[in-house]
Amino acid sequence: MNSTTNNELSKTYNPSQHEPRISELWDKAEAFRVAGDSSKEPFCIIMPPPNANGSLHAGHLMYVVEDIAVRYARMQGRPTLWLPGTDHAGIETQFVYEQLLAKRNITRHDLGQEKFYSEIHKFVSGQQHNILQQFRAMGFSADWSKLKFTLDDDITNTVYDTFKQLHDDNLIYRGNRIVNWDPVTQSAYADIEITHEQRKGELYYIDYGSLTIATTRPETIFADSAVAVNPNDDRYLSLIGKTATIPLINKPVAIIGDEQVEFSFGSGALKVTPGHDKNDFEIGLRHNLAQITIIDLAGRMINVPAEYAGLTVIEARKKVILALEQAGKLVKREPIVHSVALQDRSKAVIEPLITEQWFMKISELNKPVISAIENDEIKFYPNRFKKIALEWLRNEHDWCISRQIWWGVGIPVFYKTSNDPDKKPYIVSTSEQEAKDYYGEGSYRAETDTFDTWFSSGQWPYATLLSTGDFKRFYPTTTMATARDILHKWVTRMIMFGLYKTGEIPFKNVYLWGMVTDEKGQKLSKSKGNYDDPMQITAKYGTDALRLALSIGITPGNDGKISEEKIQGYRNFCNKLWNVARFVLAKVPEGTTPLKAELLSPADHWVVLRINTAISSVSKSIENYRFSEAGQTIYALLWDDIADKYLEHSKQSPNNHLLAYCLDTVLRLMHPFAPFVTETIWQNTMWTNSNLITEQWTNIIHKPSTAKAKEFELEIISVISAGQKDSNKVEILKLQKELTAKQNQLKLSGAKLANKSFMSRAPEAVISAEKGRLAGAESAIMELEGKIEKLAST
RNA sequence: GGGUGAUUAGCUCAGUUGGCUAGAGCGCUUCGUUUACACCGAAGAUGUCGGGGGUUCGAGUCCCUCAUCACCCACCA
Repeated sequence: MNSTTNNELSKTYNPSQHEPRISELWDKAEAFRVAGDSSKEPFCIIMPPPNANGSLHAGHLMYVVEDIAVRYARMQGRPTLWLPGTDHAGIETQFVYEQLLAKRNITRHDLGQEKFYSEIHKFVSGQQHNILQQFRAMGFSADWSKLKFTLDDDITNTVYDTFKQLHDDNLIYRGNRIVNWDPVTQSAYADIEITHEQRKGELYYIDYGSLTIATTRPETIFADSAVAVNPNDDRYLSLIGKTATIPLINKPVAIIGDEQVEFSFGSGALKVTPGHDKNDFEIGLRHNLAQITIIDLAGRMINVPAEYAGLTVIEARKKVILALEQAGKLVKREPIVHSVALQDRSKAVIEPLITEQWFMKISELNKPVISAIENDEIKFYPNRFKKIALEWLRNEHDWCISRQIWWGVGIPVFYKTSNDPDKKPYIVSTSEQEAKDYYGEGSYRAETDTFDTWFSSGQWPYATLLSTGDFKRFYPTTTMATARDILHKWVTRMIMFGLYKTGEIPFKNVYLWGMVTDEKGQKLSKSKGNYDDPMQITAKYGTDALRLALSIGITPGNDGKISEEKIQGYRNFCNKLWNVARFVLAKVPEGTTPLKAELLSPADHWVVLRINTAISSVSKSIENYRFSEAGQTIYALLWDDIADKYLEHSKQSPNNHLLAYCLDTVLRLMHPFAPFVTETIWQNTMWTNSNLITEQWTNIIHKPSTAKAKEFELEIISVISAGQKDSNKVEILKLQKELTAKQNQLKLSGAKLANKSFMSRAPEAVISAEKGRLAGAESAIMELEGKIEKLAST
């Protein structure tokens, strides 16, 4: 492996010169495959599948923390699997592809569902390598040989099975209910796929004869089936049971009493439109009101007076307002800011419509999820998301799982098209033959709806592991690490499906990260112009620099800011490591080995003490998902302790084996964070032929003396001062400064120990630590005074 | 209307269960080009830890309250 000699190490580290070679090296060594000591606890992370059609974006950058955890586990010798996959990303990809079709002047309807599906499938398969290439370039050490796609046959079969099982368990039903309908993509969506935006609008007060109602949606008056007032509202009490009249069509409707109506909003009287409003739908159910539909799936008016038919909602609204005005029925209008529901992806305004959809009963299924989280069977990092997840799980309604999108996993159902009263209205099956056998030729049709993407990706952990044959060994997995904004959409669903299907939680830990933003806290996006392609950044500063910038100074659950300056700083850090390596490798002779290192000088004891402390601290930090803390510890160890102090010192009296040990250890510690530069250096050391990626994590092997280490600490001051051209005076000043500090310490500790309440209340350990500090200060003062005296006399 | 997070040096942020004299990077000041590194080294300055109360021997850390910002949830017609 040592193909290059030390002389070839350039003065600065040039990442793009080495990274491709290192990637190739890992590939050839099949270093990302599962190996390790089978007696050790397996470690597994299922990668959140990126959109197969997408490219690396800000959200994927945080996968770095997964890679750190994975590389650490691998170096611990644990059987380690990071299982990658890609997502068909239903609506998202369909949306992109339809825009491509639009350029060809066709719509998906011109192609038909089957053709459309196969075209996208081909398109996505061709695109997929883009993102995978970028992931590899980031150094993500997932086992790419096991890559899964959400539309792989074995994955979809698992999804079909689950659907059938849920159906058999009476947890799935089909029903006509009001849903979030997007007229643009023409599909229903679940509540959590909807975002709300505050928008300016107008509140219209309309004369309904016996009373005045207030609404923001005057165009829906044709679909009113009642007017509701609060039964405790004195103003309207006497009107309950009487009728009001819808203007323009002069249709009488009942005035009903319902607690849901707010006194203070508008006029206190509400027009009830069960067909086009979620609340009104509920009120309608309570009072058995008619559900009238006047808006079709494309968002156009139907079942209305001729002059409005075929208009869009917005057009109809204008026209209705005008007509009301002319009829003298518009009492007043006032500006209002209210929240408008939008589809996440298309940003289209949601039109609540009554349609027939598939629903999943959630509340029973959520119960074991809630108790698993309550009992900390699944731990959250940071912990606050435990509470948030529980809050959601307890309040969740039934889940609309059917989509009228074509790009997705089809719902395995066949419907009866005959009038045969002996046959069920539908059967759950993936086999057309079964439908034919049951209904008879020509008496059935296949469902065209597809599943909500999250219905299939919610099953991702066990579906993938079953498919790769790793289920037995790696399920439940160790950790799920993903973006905090899909905690609800995805993480809680995976737990729910996991517990339902396998009886076990899918993962033991949940690590959530926030958004990666620019230095101003703005979301990184191409449209905002603050998103430089990460591949450009890495070409300039190195992948390791980007990885370090993403792992240090960013804490779990919170947004993280990155900037060019920050990345540059870590580029410098990588270069520091590079030059430490150059120094060590040039200095130590052939035959030097880290394992032969012995502790000779106080400096040796000191540096090993620092290293030992760092090893245990870094290990502990990583195990507790505190990657930032771990990274900082390594940074300080390499730069402050090893480079600035120990290396400088060793220029006078080198301990070669120990120098090698320092480098060797810091490379191991740093590898999970900066895999490329560390592996590059590793390949150039003369004491090993292995690959760092599959090397063992470092262990504490030396027992340095604390007293000797302290000796060096005092020495540092004089060594450095001796190097300066100013002589005794400077040094005396420094020593005096130190002396003052120690004297202050003496006073402080003395006062503390004289404090009665401190002595009686503070725990033993704290008191003895304080005493130690006092004694330390005392002896230091004597020593310093002696030194100063000595220097002053020369 | 409910909830969560943030508020610490000029800037960007760390600070695990309360316990050394509150830290880092960048920036700034002064000095230095000694063959690992100017993508560098040495020395240095800068903080009533958002305001106000409280608990405690001890609070950046716990409790109450107020303020500002960000995000999330909810059925504001």
